[in-house]
Amino acid sequence: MTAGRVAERREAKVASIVDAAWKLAAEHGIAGISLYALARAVGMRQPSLYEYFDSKHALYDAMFADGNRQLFERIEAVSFPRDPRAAVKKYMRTFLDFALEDPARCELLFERHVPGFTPSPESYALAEEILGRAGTLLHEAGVTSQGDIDCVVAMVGGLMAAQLSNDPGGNRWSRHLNRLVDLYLDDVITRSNGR
Amino acid sequence: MTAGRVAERREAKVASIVDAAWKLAAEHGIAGISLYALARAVGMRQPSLYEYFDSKHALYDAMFADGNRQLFERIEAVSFPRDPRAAVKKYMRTFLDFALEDPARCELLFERHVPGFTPSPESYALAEEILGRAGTLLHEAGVTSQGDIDCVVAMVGGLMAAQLSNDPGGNRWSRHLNRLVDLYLDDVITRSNGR
DNA sequence: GGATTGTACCTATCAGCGATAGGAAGTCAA
DNA sequence: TTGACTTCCTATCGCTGATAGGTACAATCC
Repeated sequence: MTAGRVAERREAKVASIVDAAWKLAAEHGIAGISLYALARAVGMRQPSLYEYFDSKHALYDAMFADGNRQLFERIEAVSFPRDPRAAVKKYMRTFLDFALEDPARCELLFERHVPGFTPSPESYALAEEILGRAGTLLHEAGVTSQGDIDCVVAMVGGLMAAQLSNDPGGNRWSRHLNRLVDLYLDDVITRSNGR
Repeated sequence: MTAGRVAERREAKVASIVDAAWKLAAEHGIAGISLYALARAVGMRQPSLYEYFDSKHALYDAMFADGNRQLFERIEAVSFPRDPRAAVKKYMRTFLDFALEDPARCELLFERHVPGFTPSPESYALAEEILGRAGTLLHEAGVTSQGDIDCVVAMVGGLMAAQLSNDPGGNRWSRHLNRLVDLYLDDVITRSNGR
């Protein structure tokens, strides 16, 4: 099953378009990407983009998958401590740092800033994989109930959203991450001992 | 300073347009409002709307102010317990219920789902008033540092966002509100006793 | 190696959007 | 009654995403 020169060239072109789209998104916001400007950025006319993406939403879907792949690779490159609680903290910190370093990417991946966009099941699978790893680490740290996992997810997401809307580039909210995780994990343990 | 029949009629018209806009927003999402459809809904042609709003963003600004006024009135109608902690919980519950009962309104007021929109200072003042009351109640409950107030705000916002994106209409996240508030307030007290 | 098929791009054009220009009625006040 | 203001209209603009149809080039097949 050789890739073929055609498919290879095509994939490279798709990747270069997605890269250019990220740059435009950083400049004008994720919803501010214009297909005209994007095409010009990669040396094309606007209709030629439809050779690579069936619609603008398909482009967003490719960016969604690409962003999650970036996060996945970032996580893969991190070595997590043995201690489950420390591992949870490092995982969440990795996630939060990644989310905060590119607002436009964050808007697409974790907030829902593109009006009609919903990721395709294939693209969403990677996101679920990443969320699943968080669940596994939390499980090892003693957080076994779905409700508790939900709470941690909501807390981290809340820190991310507040940080990004109210103090982008700063750490007014993100600095509380470790303490909040500790607080919640302690409570889970207390509750499990109590019964 | 009589209102004048003209100004009165005008205000009524503005209000009816904003009401129609909320209905369209509930149907097509906050970003899915079309000025053409909105004008038709109030028996006008699209350019006539510009008699009442200088731009679409001005309409969103009026809706933002209107939504915050709705929340303010909702809060005003609630009688809060003497006990500071119970008051905080009821305040947050009132807020969360309000936010979750209309996703489109929530998108405009608390998430940032309208690409280029930022509320005007005048409209934002009401939102700050509402946030300020939360701060006051938290203060009375022993939460005095800005960092701790930030954390509670982030947690409630996190629950809201997670609830709305992953289980709209349900209570998978919102049911944890009281417990999370208790958990955090207990921790604040513990910390203040420790030093 | 020439014919055939598919790839990759183009120009021209469409319908939808928010926004503006300019004009025609209707309403109000001197 | 007259003049100014209010309210709405039609026509049109520029921009957006999307489609139609055509052309040059590359890859593949006989």
